[in-house]
Amino acid sequence: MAARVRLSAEVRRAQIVDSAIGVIADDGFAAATFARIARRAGLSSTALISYHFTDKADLMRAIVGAVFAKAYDFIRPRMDAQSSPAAILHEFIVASVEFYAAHPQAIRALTAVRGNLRRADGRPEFGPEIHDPELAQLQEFMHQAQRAGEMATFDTRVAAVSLRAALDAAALEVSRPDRTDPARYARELARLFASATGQKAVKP
Amino acid sequence: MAARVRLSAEVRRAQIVDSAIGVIADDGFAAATFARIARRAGLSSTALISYHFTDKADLMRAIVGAVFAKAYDFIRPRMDAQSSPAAILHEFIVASVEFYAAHPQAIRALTAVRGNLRRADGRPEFGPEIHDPELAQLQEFMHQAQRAGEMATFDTRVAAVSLRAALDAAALEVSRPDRTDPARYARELARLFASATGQKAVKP
Amino acid sequence: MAARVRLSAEVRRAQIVDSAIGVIADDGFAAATFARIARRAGLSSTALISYHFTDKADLMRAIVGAVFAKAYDFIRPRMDAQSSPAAILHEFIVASVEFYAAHPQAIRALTAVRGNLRRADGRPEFGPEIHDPELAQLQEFMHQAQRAGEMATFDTRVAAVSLRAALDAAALEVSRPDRTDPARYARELARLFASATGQKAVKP
Amino acid sequence: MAARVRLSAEVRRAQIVDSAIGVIADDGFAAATFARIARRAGLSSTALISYHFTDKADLMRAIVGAVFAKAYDFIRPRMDAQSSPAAILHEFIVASVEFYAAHPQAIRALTAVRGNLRRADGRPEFGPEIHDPELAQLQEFMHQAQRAGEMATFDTRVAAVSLRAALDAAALEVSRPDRTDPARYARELARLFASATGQKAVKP
DNA sequence: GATGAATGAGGTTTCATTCAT
DNA sequence: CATGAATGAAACCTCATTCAT
Repeated sequence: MAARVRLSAEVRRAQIVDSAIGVIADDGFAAATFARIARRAGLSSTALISYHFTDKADLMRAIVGAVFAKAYDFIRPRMDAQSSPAAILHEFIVASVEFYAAHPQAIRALTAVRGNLRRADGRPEFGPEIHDPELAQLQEFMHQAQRAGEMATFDTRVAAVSLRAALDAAALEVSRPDRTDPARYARELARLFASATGQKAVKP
Repeated sequence: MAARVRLSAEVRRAQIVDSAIGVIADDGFAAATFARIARRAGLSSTALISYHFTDKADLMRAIVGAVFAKAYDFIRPRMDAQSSPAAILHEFIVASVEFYAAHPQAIRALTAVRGNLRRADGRPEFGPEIHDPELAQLQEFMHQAQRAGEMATFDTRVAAVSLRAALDAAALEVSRPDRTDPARYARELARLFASATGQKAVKP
Repeated sequence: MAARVRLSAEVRRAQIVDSAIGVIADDGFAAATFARIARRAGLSSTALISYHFTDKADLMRAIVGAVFAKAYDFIRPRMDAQSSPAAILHEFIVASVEFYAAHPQAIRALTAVRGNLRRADGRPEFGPEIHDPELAQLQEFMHQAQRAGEMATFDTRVAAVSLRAALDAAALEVSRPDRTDPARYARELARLFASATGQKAVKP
Repeated sequence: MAARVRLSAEVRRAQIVDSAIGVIADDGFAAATFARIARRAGLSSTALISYHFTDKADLMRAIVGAVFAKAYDFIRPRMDAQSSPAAILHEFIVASVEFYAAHPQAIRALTAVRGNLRRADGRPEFGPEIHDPELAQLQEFMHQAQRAGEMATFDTRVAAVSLRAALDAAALEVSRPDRTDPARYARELARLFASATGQKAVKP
C-alpha cells in the first residue's frame, strides 16, 4: 500500500485537472469517469476528487478554466506586443497555432468539455454564445484595421466566426501524427486570412 | 395503452434514428440513452432498439449515415450543375449553409456523434481522418481552379481544412435563435472564400 | 447461478415489500439498503428493485400502504359488526392489539418508516398530521357515545391521541419475547379506556 | 475566516450535542451526519467531533443522556414536593407535558435516537426494555396509591405503559404549530388518567 | 486542542443488453 | 415482430474515521 501523500489543495486540484485532461484527450469525454481519472493520477480513491471538487461539473469547469488561462497567458502578451490591428490579428493566429501544437491534449480536452458539458436541466453549460466575447474582440480588431485602411470591408462577424473555426481545426490538424509543421501551417493560415481580408501587404 | 404497432424493419429503423437525432440534438450525446430514445419514439421497450440495431454503436453509425446521405443528396446535384471549379466550390458553400439552416437538429447530432463515438478499444470511430476524402475532393477542385487560372496559388490543404471548419461553424451560427439570415451568411462566406483564394471575379 | 425467475410485476413488488419489511423490523430503518433487501429476497441485483419502484421513497411508501391496508382489512369489519359506539371503540382496541400480536414485523416496520421517511427537501413524509383522519374518526365515535349517554364528557382530542398512543405502545409490548398474553393485554387496555371515558358497564 | 477557537472539552461536547439535537429535530435521524452537525455548530472540521466522541454512537448516547438529565432535573423535584402517591403521579404528568412544551427539539431528537440507534451487531441500543426502570417506578407509585385506597385496582403494567405512551404522544401534540395550550392539555390528560385509575377526587 | 487532507466502504441509481413469452 | 422483466456492471457521491501538521 502506498504511503499517504498530503498535498495542498491547490496542487492536488491541479494534479486532478491534469489527469482529467489526459483521460479526456486520450479516451474521450464519456470515458472521463472518476475511477479512470483517479487511477491515472494515482489516487487512492475517487473520494479524493469529490473532496476537492463539489461536483463532476465543477471539475469540468476547472478544466476549461485551466486550459483557457494557460492559452491566454501564452497568446495575450504576444498580441499586446504588436503595434497595428492587422499585426495583432496576425500574431493571434500564429501564436494560437503554436500553442495548439504545444498543448494538443489540453486543446482536445477543452473542445470535448465545451461540446459535451450540460447543466442539470440539460441545457449546455457552454453554448455557442460562449465564443461571443472572444468574437467581439476579434471583430473590434478587424474594425480598427478597416478604419486604418489596413483591411478591406467585409462582414466581421462572418470573418471572426470563420477564423475562430479555422483555428480550432488547425488545432486538430497540427496534432495529427502525420501533422504538417505547425509553423508552416500557421504561416499559411495567416496568409489565407490576410488575403481574405484584403490586406495590402503581408508580413514576409 | 397504445395498441401494438407492427412496422417494417426499415421504417422502424428510420423512426428510431430520427428519435435518436432529436434526443442528441436537444440534450446531448450523453443523454442519448436507449430509454430516452425509446420514450421519444413512443416505443414500449428499449428492447426494440436492441432488436433493430446490433449495438448502440450501430445505431450511432446509422445516424451518421442517414444525415450524411441526406446532405449529400441535397448538395451534390447542385454542385454537379456548375460548369467551372470555382463555381462548384461556390455552390458547395451556399448549398451547405442552406442545408444546415434547414436541418439544424441533424447537423448538431452529426457533430455530436462524430466527436464522441468510440470503438470498444477506446479509439475514435471517426477520427480527423474521416474528413480526408471530402478534403481531398475540395483540394482537387481548388487545384483545377488554380490550373484554370480561376484561383491564385495557396496551400490547398490549409484552405480546405479551414473551409470545412468555417462551414461547420456556419451550421451552428445559422441555427442560433438570433441567427443571421442563412442566405446572407452563405453569400458573405462565399465572398470571403473567393477573396482568400484570390478569385478574380465574384458572382454577384 | 440461479435460473432467471420471471414474476408478474405485482407479485415481485409484493415480494420486495415483504423483504423490506423484514429488514426494517429486524435491523432498523437505516439498515434497509437495497443491497440487504435484495439479498433477503434472493434477488440477483438491486437493479430489480429500481426497476419495480421509481425510488427508494416509493418503496417505503409502498410498505406503509401495504401494512395499512392489511390492518384496515382485519380491523374494520370487526368494528362494523358492532352496534353501539362504545362497542365499536372496544372492538377497535381489541382487534388492533390482536393484529399487532399477529404481525409484529409489519407494525415495527410501519412505525420505523413513518418516523423516518423524509421528502427530498427534508420535510417529513409522514408528519404528525398523518394520524389526524384516524383521530377524527375516533373522536366521532366518542362524540356519538357521549350523546348516547354511553360515555361521560371529556376532551375527545386528548382521549383519541392517548388511545392511539397506548395502542402503538401495546404493539411493542405484545411483541416482546417475554410478552404478556395479547388477549389479556387487550382486555386490560379496553377496561382502562372504558374507565377513563366513564363508561357505565364494561363488557365482561 | 473564523478565528480558531479553543474551548474546554466539556463546553465543546455540549456544543456538539446541542448542534446534533438541532439537526436531528429539524431534519431527522438519517440527516445527522458529522458534516451537518459540524456545519451547524460552526466547526471547521468533522474531525473535531471524532476527537471529542469516540464514536458516532457515543455522540448519540450523549444526546440521550443530556436530554434525559435535563428532563429529570426539571420533573423530579416537582414530584418530590408532593405528599401522596396520586399527587406524585398527577404532578409527573403535568410537569412532563410542561417540559415537552418547553423543549420540543430535545424531545424529538430523543425519540429519534431511541428509535434508531443500533449497536454494531444490529441490535437496538435502546430496546423497549429501556423504559422498564421508569415503568417500574410508575407502577410502584400506582401500587402505593392502590394500597392507600387512592386508586382502584387495575393492571399497573398496562396502565404504566399506556401513560408513558400518552405522554410521548403529548410531546408531539403540544409542539405542533396549531398546538393545544400545553397547560390545558396537561390538565385534560391528568383528569383522564385519574378517571382511568378510579381516583375518588380529582385535584381542582 | 484544532485542522484540512486522505481513505475505503458502501449508498442509490442508470445503463445496455438478454431472455422468455 | 414486440414486449416487459431481469441482469450485472459501473456510474457519482457521501459517509465516518484516520492521520500529519
